[in-house]
Amino acid sequence: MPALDLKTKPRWERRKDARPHELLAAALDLFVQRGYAATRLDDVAACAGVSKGTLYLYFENKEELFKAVVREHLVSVLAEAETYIEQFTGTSTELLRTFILGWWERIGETKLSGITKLMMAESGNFPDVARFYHEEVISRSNALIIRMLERGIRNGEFRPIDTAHANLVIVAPVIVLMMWKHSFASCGLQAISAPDYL
Amino acid sequence: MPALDLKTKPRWERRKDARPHELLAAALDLFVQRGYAATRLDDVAACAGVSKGTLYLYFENKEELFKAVVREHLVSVLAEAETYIEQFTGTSTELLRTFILGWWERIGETKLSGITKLMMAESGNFPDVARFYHEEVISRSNALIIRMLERGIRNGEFRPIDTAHANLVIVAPVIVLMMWKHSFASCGLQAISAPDYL
DNA sequence: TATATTACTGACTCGTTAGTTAGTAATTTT
DNA sequence: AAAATTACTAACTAACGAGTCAGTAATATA
Repeated sequence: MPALDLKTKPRWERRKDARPHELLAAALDLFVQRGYAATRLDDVAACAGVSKGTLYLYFENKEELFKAVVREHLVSVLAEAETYIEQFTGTSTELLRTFILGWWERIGETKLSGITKLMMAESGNFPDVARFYHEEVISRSNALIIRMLERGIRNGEFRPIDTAHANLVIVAPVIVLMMWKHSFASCGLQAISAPDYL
Repeated sequence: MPALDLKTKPRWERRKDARPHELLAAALDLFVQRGYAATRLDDVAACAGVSKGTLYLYFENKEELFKAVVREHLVSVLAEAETYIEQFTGTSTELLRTFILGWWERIGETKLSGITKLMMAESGNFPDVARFYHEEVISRSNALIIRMLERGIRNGEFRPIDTAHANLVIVAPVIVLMMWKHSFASCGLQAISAPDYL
């Protein structure tokens, strides 16, 4: 015969402000771990300690949840980089180097690189998500790099090369490193020393 | 009032021998195009011009269908390579070069490279398939390369290096090329000249 | 303490797809 | 030409997951 217990915690709490962040953190983990299609929203909710209904209070649908993850974790880093580049006063060579290393530090070697892998793996099946990602992440980071290259060319530091191609050459090894991390590295093979390589 | 028409083709034909190959070809196309999870068996069947029921006459389930695709298209190439290496009489350097170029020609630049990409993308979600692929493809091709390296070391052509590491160094660029093909190349960027690169 | 508000739940619908099977029509055998 | 065989179909079940919503319990307000 259960007495009513006034001291135990309530079955749930109202935490309107904290929920979105907790849901986004859970979503990031699961998207990285399982990919976009294979991530169940029930699991995301459970992982954030709420029910699926609550998830839908804060995010319209799966696609918007994913976009929010990308905005919270990738676009914000890009925005930060934009202001950093704007106010940088050293040489363009130095700028480019710190940019690349900063990229690796904040994205490459964190779980965020899993989002890149996810997009490479599944973009073909989700054209809307792919378009969003291309506009919000890929083309913006390309624009950043090209702007840095142009800066270097303008002040005579770099030769006047084709910036679009040079961009690709710069980006490729970073992407390769990220893919490596999420395929072979997870099979127990030795990791590549990232800073050395870059 | 439809007269019965004795001249039109029958609604379907019995073609016991041809079905498996046609189904495997359809399955390869769709697996490469959409990935493992997103490929529907109804579509595979339709693409091969039969109903899903027929597919199940020839393959036990989705996983066995996929394994059959891998066996038919990848394992067979490996087996061919094994006998080629066995009876090769030239230098080990030459052997290694023709092996790598042959690999690119028969797998890398064909749609078979899509299977590699698929496995990198989805192996985490399908451990049984991953194990099969590792045993039947990855470890066998590793063994092949290591055998070639040992041959070269034995007859003094190569320095006595760590063959497992050397193997990775050899394999990495090929895999990178394949990934490139299935990600950026499909976004309309310029392809890398494969033979040059290798 | 009583009443109003709303963050949250959990059971629901609906669409989708792997896998099954009763039945049908093409072919072979007699 | 009739009977027997079997390759094939199509409609089915079962399970799963995205998205919905009527109801509930935690909190704010009076």
